[in-house]
Amino acid sequence: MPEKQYDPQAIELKWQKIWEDGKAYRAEQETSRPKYYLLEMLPYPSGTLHMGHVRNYSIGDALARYKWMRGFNVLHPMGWDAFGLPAENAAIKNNAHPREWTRRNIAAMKEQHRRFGFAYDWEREVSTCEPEYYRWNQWFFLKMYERGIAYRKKSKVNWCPECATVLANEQVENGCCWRHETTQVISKELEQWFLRTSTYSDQLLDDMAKLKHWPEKVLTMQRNWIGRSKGARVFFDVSGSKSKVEIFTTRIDTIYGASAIILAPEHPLVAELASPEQGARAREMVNARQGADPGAVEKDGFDTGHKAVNPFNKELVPIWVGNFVLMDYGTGAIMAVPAHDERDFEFCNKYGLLIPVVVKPKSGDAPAGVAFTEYGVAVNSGPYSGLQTEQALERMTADAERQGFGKGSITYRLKDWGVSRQRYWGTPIPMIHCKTCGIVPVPESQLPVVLPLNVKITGTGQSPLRDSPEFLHVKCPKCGADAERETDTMDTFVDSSWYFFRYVCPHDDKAPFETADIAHWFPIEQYIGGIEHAILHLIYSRFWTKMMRDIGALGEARLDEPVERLFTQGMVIRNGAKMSKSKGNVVDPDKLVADYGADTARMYALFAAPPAKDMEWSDQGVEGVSRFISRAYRFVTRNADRAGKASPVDATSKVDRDIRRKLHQTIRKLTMEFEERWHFNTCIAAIMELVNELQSAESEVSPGVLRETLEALVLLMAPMAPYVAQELWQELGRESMLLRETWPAFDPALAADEECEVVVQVNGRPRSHILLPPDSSKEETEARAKADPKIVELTAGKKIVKVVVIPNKLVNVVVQG
RNA sequence: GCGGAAGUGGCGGAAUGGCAGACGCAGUGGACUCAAAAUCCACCGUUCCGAAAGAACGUGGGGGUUCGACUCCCCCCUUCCGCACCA
Repeated sequence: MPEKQYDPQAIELKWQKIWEDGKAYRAEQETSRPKYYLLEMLPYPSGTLHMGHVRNYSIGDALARYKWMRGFNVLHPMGWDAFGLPAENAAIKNNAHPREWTRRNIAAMKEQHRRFGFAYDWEREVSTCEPEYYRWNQWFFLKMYERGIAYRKKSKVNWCPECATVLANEQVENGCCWRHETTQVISKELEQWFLRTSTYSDQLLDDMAKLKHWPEKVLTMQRNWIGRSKGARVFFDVSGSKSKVEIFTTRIDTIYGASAIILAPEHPLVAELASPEQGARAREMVNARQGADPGAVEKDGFDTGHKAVNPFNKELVPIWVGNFVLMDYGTGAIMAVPAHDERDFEFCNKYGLLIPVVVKPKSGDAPAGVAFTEYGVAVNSGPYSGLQTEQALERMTADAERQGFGKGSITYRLKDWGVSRQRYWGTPIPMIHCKTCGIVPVPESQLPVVLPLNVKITGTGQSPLRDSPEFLHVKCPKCGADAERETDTMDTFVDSSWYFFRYVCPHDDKAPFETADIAHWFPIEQYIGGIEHAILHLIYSRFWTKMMRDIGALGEARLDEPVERLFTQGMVIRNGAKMSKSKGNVVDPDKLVADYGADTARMYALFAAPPAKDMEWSDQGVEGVSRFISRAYRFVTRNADRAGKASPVDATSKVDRDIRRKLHQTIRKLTMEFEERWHFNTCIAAIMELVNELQSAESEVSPGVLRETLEALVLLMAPMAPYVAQELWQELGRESMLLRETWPAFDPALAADEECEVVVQVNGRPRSHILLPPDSSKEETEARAKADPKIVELTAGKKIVKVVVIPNKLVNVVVQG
């Protein structure tokens, strides 16, 4: 048969239709095969896929297809993180309704997904902006409210003037909005809904021990984010007042060295103790700190003139206000121990406060002119002098507790999750405000509280839902009087905290999911996504799972953690910068597919770098992959007939044996990579080598070996270039779907080398090669190496000190003189 | 400042203590062609008058362990990422 020219468009559209019509990717819930839940992070439907998505999904899809071929029952779903601000911004800009805008984008992106041939079970598609999904956000919210996990409090919030909404602490970066990197976040006091993530701090921390297959980097980031810190709280009386100041310290052992109490400028006591001028100065400090780079702000403060009593030695210390003390960490007040804390040292040094030394190094002297912050031995600390820091901490905490002026305490950086957003395009919080009954939850039977569609989005201040009378006005479920609905909507991180549970039962209208089905599919064997979600999404998801377990929603599934293995892929870089619209260095996936086909795009995404590393985009690199696929295609099509007529393998010639060995080595290599290392770039390189070698042997290889090799080649290509692989499978006269075929097995005997090329070194420098039968003995190997003429020449007249022999690999002759 | 990852030809990268540079890109020469594209073949780290034979050098820099180090250990430099006054 003459070779055919590779026409990716024709091939890919043909198989896309056949696969979709045949529902090839449907996950069946049955037990005859082991299940494998493979999840990739769901995209925000911005309108088009970007190359970061393509890379993420190409990695996931290769794995999904491999697992399928290994006989797993693969659950591989996809959905849309469809609520959020861009839809509202687009609505203002284009006068399109957020729902229409979002649905259009989803349709467009789904089309891209399909064109790429990603093997998703689209029957399980989840779109978080649809009532059938978000009603369960509301349902969970009610359950949490019942149990006090969801609550309302007045709180200072981070307000982004650009978004005109509240941001979670996690959404503030360097004092600016995470979306608007140059917009300073301001502080505002509002009634807000919160979820008690903080009560899960310890569990979130401790259960990390179960996340054995998560990247250490992610766990470290989460650990730092939770920020568990063990210390003590101590009360200082304010001299001449009934008030007390509570401070938090991790170094109560240094309390004899406290030379001041320093309050955060927002501290309530400031209003009580400070003069009006001082109060104004404190407010200035708060404003000045807003949005400033913490490292760059000079320490600033003032003495209130009041004194506090150190409960340990009854000494009076001045009470200061300092701009470097944080109100929302610990108690908002500290004891300054300048001799043993760098920040306190800087502050006290500036203002000429005392710097008493109360800890000495265990040996030697503390360096002069800086704070000695390490553990050592207590000095000048009354009855505790002479104690090692570890014991002093313990004893002084116990004593403070016994005498009632302090106690051991653990402080976390992690705060409760503020979920209120003054926004339209999100899940309505299912609560009602009644003048007589107060806050009343919407009865479960009335869910979902549907987001009204006829709302004008103006982008000004308050929640657009307040402008929808039909939505706003409601009868109180308790007393029947006129009442108002809550108009805040939920943070969209709520949606993504549990979407992967919904995939299991996407159309269930009785419950968020059936617990038996959760028990069947969970945990997720593999989750793949970007490192940028290491903290927020992945902590919230972990919290949500524990919360669902605790409210009984998981039933017999009783999960502590949803995700067994996490993989974070690198970014896509072009011209030295992350691909992004603002940098103007994006590659349009549609154009790529139109020019080269989906297989080339997918394969290049895997070929350019190992998945965990950033990958550099190169248009010429794409060309190279395209050339390879085309070459392989032509090779198989022009040899299909010859291979097709072949009888079983009749490998006798050296060429045949060489080809078979290369084939089985390639299968071994790819199997190892898919199972363990995921360096798909080297898989593709290995396939290229196989094709290169096959092509060199084209005229000599026997039909039987040719057939075996071509069939295996096509199977090996299937996870990474599924369309062309399927087409070539058909060219080889096979009708089955590759997804249902079995991944080829390698024969170790066939993969073994016939001869080993052993390197012979003299003093560690390679000088010669010898060919030996595999597994030759050490003695034999050494003798042959020493007999090599080159080695004889180089070692002549010298003393052989040592000979290192690594069978099948290497001999190193060490000589002297 | 703290934590993490990384640094290998002109470029992307390969090599899990054993021949550094697989595979691809770019480049050079050749075949095919009227010509070009495509394709195929060959060459392709640097230096040594240097094509071949041969040799030296070479994985950010310096030291160490080892018969042998891109790989392990120590120190330093650079880049990127995360956190950042967390008491």
